[in-house]
Amino acid sequence: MYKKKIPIRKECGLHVFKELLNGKWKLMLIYYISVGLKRPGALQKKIAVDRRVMNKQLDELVQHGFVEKVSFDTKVPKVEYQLTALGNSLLPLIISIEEWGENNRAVLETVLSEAIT
Amino acid sequence: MYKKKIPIRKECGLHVFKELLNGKWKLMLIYYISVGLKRPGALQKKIAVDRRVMNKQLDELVQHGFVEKVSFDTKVPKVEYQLTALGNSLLPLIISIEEWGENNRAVLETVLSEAIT
DNA sequence: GCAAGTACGCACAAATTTGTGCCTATTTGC
DNA sequence: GCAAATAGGCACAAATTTGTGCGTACTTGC
Repeated sequence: MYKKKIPIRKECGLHVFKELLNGKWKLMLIYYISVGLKRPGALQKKIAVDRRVMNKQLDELVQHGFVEKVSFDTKVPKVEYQLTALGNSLLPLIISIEEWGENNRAVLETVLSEAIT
Repeated sequence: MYKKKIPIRKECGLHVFKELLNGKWKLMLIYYISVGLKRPGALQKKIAVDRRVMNKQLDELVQHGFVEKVSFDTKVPKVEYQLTALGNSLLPLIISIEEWGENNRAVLETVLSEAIT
């Protein structure tokens, strides 16, 4: 993993959150795992991103204690992910964010289109 | 501003939120403005980051409609920021995130220290 | 006059995150 | 045998974000 050169800010909850959950797909992954998409294959179909990118995000979520990875040693290898208590504690937040986004979708999409950024 | 090469995902509220508020200092800026730190100087003392970095984040917040910038054309130039309705609509979310971070600070700090990331 | 405070800005460097090229191995189903 | 699905990996390229070097201009207070 990438070794940070700039010290991590921990002084407020916002930073702590951001530091751990900044990944482009992390919140989505947690959400989809929570609704029952436990298999890598299923998750990948949902979020439509390269397998290795998704894996990296999942690995970090595991390392950071939001998700557990269960490997079944069957003939055809099989993996399942499930949320830890910490991961579950994020769900209300994720849902709030998602709702905020949907409630303001009209305005926000306009902004996104206009912005040069 | 930076012209994106990878298309922006808008399909879910999480992405929309992330796209606009991903900046390292954005949520903090919105929060501090909401509690009355309207002047750039005051904000800068709080978040302790280079002026130009902060300005860039503020400019984007203005462009995206979360914050309004008011310039007073006095002899000594003066600037004040204030939240728009859209910016205000984020406050509950920001507070929830902040609380989540603080509530789980013990665990999360451990994770942050251990993680090589 | 001059330090300190206000504010603004370009261009570039550095850090960080995200994505891709190319490889390995096993089993199931045709 | 061979395609497709399972899962894993290294090394690097590309994209994106964050931070810095250096410069401008004005006003107030000593």
